[in-house]
Amino acid sequence: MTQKQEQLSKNQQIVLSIIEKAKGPLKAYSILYNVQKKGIKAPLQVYRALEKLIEIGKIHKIESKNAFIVCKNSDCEISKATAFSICEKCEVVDEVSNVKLSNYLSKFNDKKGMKFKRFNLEFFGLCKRCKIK
Amino acid sequence: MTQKQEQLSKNQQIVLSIIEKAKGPLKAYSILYNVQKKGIKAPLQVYRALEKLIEIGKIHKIESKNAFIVCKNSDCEISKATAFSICEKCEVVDEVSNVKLSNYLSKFNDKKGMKFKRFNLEFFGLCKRCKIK
DNA sequence: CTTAATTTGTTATAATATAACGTTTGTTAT
DNA sequence: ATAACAAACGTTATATTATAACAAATTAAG
Repeated sequence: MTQKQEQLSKNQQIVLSIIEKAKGPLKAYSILYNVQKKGIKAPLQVYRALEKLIEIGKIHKIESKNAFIVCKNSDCEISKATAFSICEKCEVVDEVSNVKLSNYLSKFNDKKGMKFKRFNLEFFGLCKRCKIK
Repeated sequence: MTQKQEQLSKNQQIVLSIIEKAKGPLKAYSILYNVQKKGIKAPLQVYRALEKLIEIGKIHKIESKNAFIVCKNSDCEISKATAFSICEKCEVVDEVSNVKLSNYLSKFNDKKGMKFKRFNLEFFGLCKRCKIK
């Protein structure tokens, strides 16, 4: 049983645990307010933790919302191939885990000879609940 | 010959023309500096023009860069289905115009019964020139 | 014309993110 | 264990991106 598990630092753990507990994406400053009782005082401390957590695939950034969400794909080996669904009404965000989609996009090649290493896809629409209402 | 062409206001024209002339995506404040000689003085004037131009499909926002680029797809009837390639080294951005890709993603359906109206896809990698270097 | 809608101009401020610096902690190789 | 290095931390200041609020001017439609 190899020690493959990344060892998170204190601030990284604190920030991650807040994001894990959240029901949806959190904004950086909302995270900051939530962790001030735990000794994290400055934006930079949050942003540094976020950067690292993204790097190791524990969380993702929802670019269209400047918000951060925990990765649902078993610590996201595929953090270089992310897709999300975003409800335009209730703002609920879900990670789309679809192997076909992921394969299709990972293999996609540009006309201009560019080879892609990574992609991020954001779908927008109405979620099931909001469609009914 | 129907008057389908949207009539742009003065500020919208000014902002659009700057973005059209640019070789790549422009940031809002860079646009602002560029148009100050033309009488646009405040960020809001730029942001309002940008908002409208996006709405009518003349430009797109590159979310990962907070920058704005002119639409290359004949005034983008498909502005609800956008895809871009972004070079991580030289930062060059291109709009990916691929009918198959666009169809595939437009038809994509979530497991959770969400019907998508719109998507934005950003590919990252090295462009042809940067691969060689 | 006149009413409604859109666009404008302006000031202020909110929200998001990074620079720069020195210190502390953790890891690795001897 | 300790030297050398890398990573993480704390702190202050500041840069960058974006919106609120309000009144005036312009444009479109009946």
